[in-house]
Amino acid sequence: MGNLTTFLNNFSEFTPDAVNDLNCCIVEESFLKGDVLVQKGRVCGKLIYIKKGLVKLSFEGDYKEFIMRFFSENALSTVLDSFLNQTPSSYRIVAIEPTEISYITFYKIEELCRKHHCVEAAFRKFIAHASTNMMARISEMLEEDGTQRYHNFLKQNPSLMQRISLGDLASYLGITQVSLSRIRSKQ
Amino acid sequence: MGNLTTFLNNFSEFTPDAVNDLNCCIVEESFLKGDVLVQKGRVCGKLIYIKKGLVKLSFEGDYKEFIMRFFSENALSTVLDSFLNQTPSSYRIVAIEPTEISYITFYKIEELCRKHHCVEAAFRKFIAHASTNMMARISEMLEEDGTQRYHNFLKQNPSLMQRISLGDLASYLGITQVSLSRIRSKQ
DNA sequence: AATCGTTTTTTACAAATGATAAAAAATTAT
DNA sequence: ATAATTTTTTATCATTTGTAAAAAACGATT
Repeated sequence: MGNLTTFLNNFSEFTPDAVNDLNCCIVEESFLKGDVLVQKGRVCGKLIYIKKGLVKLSFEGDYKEFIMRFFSENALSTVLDSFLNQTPSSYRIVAIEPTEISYITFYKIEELCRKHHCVEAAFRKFIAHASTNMMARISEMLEEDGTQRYHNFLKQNPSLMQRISLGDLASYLGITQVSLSRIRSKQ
Repeated sequence: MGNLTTFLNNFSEFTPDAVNDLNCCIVEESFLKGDVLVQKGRVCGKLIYIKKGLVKLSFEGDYKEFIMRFFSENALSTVLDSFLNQTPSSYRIVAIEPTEISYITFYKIEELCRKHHCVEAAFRKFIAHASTNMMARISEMLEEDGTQRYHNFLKQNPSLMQRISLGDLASYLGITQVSLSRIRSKQ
């Protein structure tokens, strides 16, 4: 099982000092399926490393939920805009499996960024990485239809397929459950 | 007509020293309609302030172009992931009107971020702002259909409507030209 | 093993969207 | 001013997608 420090360390080589300081700031927490890690309307003050389990970043539409992204083992999850701006989140993060996380707060990260250049570099790479993901998601939504997006997801996240419900996957893909069931039945 | 420095200054109050240093780094450039500001495959090394004109951030699909976002007067434009990672861009920036810009390079920004805390704060707010925009775009693509997205765009960018061609707007909205023409004719 | 509740799949129908072609309008160049 | 090009509109048809409701499959609990 990985941890937050080694995950960030992959972005930028840490000094032993930085590793130490980081490890001291990390808090562990566990959630049951359905638990809310970050509430809508609250500032997302945490950078969340998923040790075990699966969560969704989502928001409530008029009648149904829409899912921005899933985060599973060994991923860093946060409501990026709320975290960076320290403003109330329009989105929420919900566990869809029993989930174990470790997190560090925005303020601790800021502190360590000021103290250790290597932490700042890693944090910036994380943001850059998240930007790449968001741009890729936008372009995929523009360029590809539901069927293609489904197959992309299948290729890129084969192991998640058995863990995500039809409804949640359809909500992520931006299509209806019925549509997704039709896509699946066509091979 | 605004400029890059005063634009960034809105994000975080600059010291006179920082204003000076920034102004020294700024380069001016002009483009004709159709000119490419940032090429696909090249690293986007510039943070581009649009003084006058209109550009599109786009990419080439198999048969047609898809538009991620428009940037007009008084906007900061860049290929965010390429800029932050300093990796080749999958996207390009093209002028769709005669356009005047001022820009600062990635390296100069980095230098000034190290030197002036206020510049670093402004730059971070810019990134946070861009994140908000990208998340909003993803959620809009999930939640709303072409008709609703058209009306949102109309409300948020009334002045751009006469300046963007039907094809470009359709490409941004993720629908066909014909569909957009139908939407327009329905009131 | 039987039941309840949930999730997934299927079906039928209606509405929206895309593809294509062609005409009309607007813009640009000569 | 005219021709050439581009952009926008209109129409038709095929396909896709959504809605609603029912059926089937799956899991948890008793």
